[in-house]
Amino acid sequence: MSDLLQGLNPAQRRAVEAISGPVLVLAGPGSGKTRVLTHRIAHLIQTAGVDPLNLLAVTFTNRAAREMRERLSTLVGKGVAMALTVGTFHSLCARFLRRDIVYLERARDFVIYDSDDQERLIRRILHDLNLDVKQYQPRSILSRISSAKNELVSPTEFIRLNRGYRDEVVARCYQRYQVLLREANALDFDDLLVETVRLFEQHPTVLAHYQRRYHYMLVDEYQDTNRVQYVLVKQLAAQRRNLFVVGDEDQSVYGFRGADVRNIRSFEQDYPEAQVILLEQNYRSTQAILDTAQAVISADAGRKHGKKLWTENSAGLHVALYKGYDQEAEAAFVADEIVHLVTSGTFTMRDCAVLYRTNAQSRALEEAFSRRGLRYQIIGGIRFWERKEVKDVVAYLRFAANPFDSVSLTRILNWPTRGIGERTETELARWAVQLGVPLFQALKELDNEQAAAPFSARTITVLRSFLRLTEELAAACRQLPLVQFIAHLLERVPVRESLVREYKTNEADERWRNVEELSNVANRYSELPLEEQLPTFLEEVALVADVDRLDQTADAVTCITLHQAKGLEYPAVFLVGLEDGLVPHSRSLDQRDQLEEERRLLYVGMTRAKQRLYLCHAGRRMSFGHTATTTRSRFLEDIPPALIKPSVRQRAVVAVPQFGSAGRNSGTTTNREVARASVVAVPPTKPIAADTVPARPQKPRVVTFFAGQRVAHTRFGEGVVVSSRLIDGDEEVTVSFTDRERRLLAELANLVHVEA
DNA sequence: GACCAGCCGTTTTTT
DNA sequence: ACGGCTGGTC
Repeated sequence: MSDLLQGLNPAQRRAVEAISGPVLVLAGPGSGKTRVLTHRIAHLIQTAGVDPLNLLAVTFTNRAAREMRERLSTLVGKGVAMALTVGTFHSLCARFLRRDIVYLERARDFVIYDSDDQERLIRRILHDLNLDVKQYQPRSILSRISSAKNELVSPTEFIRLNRGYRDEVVARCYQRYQVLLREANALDFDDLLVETVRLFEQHPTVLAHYQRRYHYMLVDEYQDTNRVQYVLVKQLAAQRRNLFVVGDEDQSVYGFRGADVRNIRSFEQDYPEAQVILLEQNYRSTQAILDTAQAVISADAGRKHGKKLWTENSAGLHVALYKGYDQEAEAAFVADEIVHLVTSGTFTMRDCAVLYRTNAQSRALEEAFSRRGLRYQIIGGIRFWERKEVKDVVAYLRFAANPFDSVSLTRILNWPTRGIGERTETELARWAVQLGVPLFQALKELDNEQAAAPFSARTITVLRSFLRLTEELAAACRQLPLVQFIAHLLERVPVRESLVREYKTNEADERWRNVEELSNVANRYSELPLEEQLPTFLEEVALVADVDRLDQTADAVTCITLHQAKGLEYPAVFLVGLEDGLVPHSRSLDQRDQLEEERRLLYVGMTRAKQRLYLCHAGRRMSFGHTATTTRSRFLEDIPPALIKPSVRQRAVVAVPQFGSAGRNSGTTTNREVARASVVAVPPTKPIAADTVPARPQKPRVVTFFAGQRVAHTRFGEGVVVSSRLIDGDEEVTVSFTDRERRLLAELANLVHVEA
């Protein structure tokens, strides 16, 4: 049992051994926190004699949950590891709700709506409310609804809080949205958490059951919890207070989805008896990488208590800085450098990762890699489950499992096309509203001869035959194992024919392969009892993240967003697109908190690297079909030049060695490409003393904008100043633009006074 | 209802 | 630059 503590430093040991009570572990990147979490669980089981059934662990991704289970299997045995409850907040809540939801009719078979389903629902609502979809973008309404839910604000409360006409529209949508979700027996992502909190609030016996069951609760990446998750943790840990949270405020990068660093910052107030453990030793990166990352994060103005990371690792090579002529040169550099790293025998392809801010950036890389025959895997982008053909087939499965699911019903109503057009769909929807029943119920009324269905005889025939099909499928899905049911479905519904009709041969083939892949995934559920196969499958479809599908054993370069890279590590890391507008992203430029989050994102990216780190940017970049010159990321200016070394590696001029056969164009490098190669070494823009971070310029102490002034912003156009105030020496101006009010930082937003 | 041409928005990040 | 959508026509 003592081998669990072997090789741990004193701080890690204290974290592992802390038996009871609240514990806050502030852990820097590469400090072995995953190891600490796993070993602590093993320690609780083996040394403290805690039954694994009494342990609840919350991870950030399902992949992390799976890895924790695997590590635990080797430490304490597979059976024990399987007994542990571990998962993401979302999957755990889904599980709790399936078991215990007691106040919603039919609730146990609820489906989970993803963002695409949510958007369809909002569109329908806007349509019903006679509102223009262009003017009120469904995405923006959904994001308002989502933040309301994350703050546990109900539609009723939202209406009470409402400010201005726009929020009134959101409020009406929110209210109707919830009604329709319940009618469809569906929960969206946020509902999974919100409904669990409500379940616990309204049914103390249910909460008490979980409080009794889970003696110890552990939460990873606590800095990324939002309000609902915070409340949930509080509820579950209220009795025994054996709450162990691990996090790092420097790695908080999910503010946009409601994550609130205050949760981790106020842990000691919430649990005054808490033990606080700092893990500052880094085991992952070389000194050079760590120093460079520290230079970037130290300049974060909003940091509460900065950790002083240190490492016993060797100094390693300088962090490399590369400037490409454009994004293609940048991608070419990355590809050639990877070829170099691999051929020189230092690294394998699976050791290399390319990290970027937006998924769209993966395209240039993809081209550069496939041209050289480099194997790569791109995580994210167009997700498997979001492909239209996959979603369409899944819609049949969801509808068979839950006929109240109106979104799925409208999705399959005329797919494959069967002569039910938009006209008929609108009529059907209107009729359902008139009868006050879900869509499916209205459809069923067609069998009732007395009902005055507002359709032509021909339409009624078509609808009835669709109704027969769905009834038949609903019956079959209860009798057949999932894989057989899918086969049956594909027999009854001419999916392949439809794909062939809709797309060109190649594309139709590829889409059909995706549909077949669906059956392969379904096969994983064959072991489960028949009635659990379909629901479990559908839940995975909704909750499994892209990064969960990452294959770390594949001999291929990984291309991934900075966000998804959190928690991962690679011997060689390339950060691309380090330009103002990407990192920090242009949407984050105007607000201090968002800007700081971008800085932390860069920090997260840099600290993924174990041995080699490349910081890349391009002098010109094409976006939206236009090429524009760029400025390198302002965050790079915070790195003392002595720490980074411009990389001047020339592109391979001779034949490039071939690596397997990824992509279509795996082949030779042409002369044209070599001619285009352009390597520019960038001198540091301003001299900075090597060992100090530059002092920030003195902030203004007075406001320079006043209510009523007309101002112009490069992106938002003209607006009127509502108010202006100083926050920490920053002037925050609230401006009413034509679309909405925005809070901007005067220093950053580049506001220009305009004559009235 | 199917088909085609031109148009428009896309790119923040995700469970 | 590209794919998806709209609105026109058959």
